[in-house]
Amino acid sequence: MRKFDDSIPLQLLKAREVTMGFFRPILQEIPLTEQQWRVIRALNEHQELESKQLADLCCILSPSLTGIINRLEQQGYIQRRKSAEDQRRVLLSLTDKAKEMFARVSPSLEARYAAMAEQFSEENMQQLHELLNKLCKIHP
Amino acid sequence: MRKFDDSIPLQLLKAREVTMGFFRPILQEIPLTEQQWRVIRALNEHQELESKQLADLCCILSPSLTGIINRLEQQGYIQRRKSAEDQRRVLLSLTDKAKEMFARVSPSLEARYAAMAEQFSEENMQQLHELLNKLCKIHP
DNA sequence: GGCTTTTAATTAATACATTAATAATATCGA
DNA sequence: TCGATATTATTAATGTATTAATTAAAAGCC
Repeated sequence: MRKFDDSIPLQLLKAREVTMGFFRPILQEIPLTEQQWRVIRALNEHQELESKQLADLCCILSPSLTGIINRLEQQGYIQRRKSAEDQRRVLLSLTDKAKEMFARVSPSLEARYAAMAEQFSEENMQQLHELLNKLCKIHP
Repeated sequence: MRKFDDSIPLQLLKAREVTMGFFRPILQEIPLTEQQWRVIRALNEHQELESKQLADLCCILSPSLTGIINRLEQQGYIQRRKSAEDQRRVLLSLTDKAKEMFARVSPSLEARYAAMAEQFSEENMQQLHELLNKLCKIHP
């Protein structure tokens, strides 16, 4: 029988932990959580998004996102507005404060990412990227 | 600049979600959470473990593990005892009820794992396994 | 022995994950 | 047009993640 630490889900969890070790210290200083950064990062690319689109991009379930958005709104990083066409939809975007913060913090994180990629090697990085992409296409 | 969904940590998260999609339905029927199963699986291999060893194996932090163990103890799946040599240490092991449950559920999960491996291909599986192992060796 | 320093486990506080249920709006078909 | 159905976001309830602080026991030092 398969050994405990051969499990792919567990290996993915551990690997993720290792990679986050590169970024966590920087985020803690702001301070922002990992999930909050994911949301801000996504909004920085897409200007304005619906709650559901944002959840999909960030791989966060809607109920969790509601709380995350509330806290980011409290901190003045995000603004909500209701869609005119569909009153159910909430549209989200970054405040200027958030954009400034992003511009200030982003370079440090990119540097850490580069350091990680170098240590792992670009070749492994590319290979892993492709494998994970393939893995995401399977289904029960 | 790098695109949002190119981030390795996010890809690892998504990939993990996909793989867990194979197992979650089975665990829900017992019912057990993902983390509870990880703990039971580790104890099934090692008979008896200290809290800290278990935490390392399962990739769960000690404060989380305390709660998980409490709930598993309530459900009659785990028993605690104090180490005789070192009164600080707690030794954990499965009850007979847990062993029976493990024997009953394990085959279904192994079957799902095999289905996942087949769909992803054994070659990709092996390659991913090795890459993740390498990735876990890097550090900031 | 008494004292400081470690170490193991837990508690506390806040944030997020997960599933089910709800409220509000939108869509569709008779 | 109206009533059933579907969709979006949220709330509720429970479980886990994370960091800091605490408690209890052990190890090291004088």
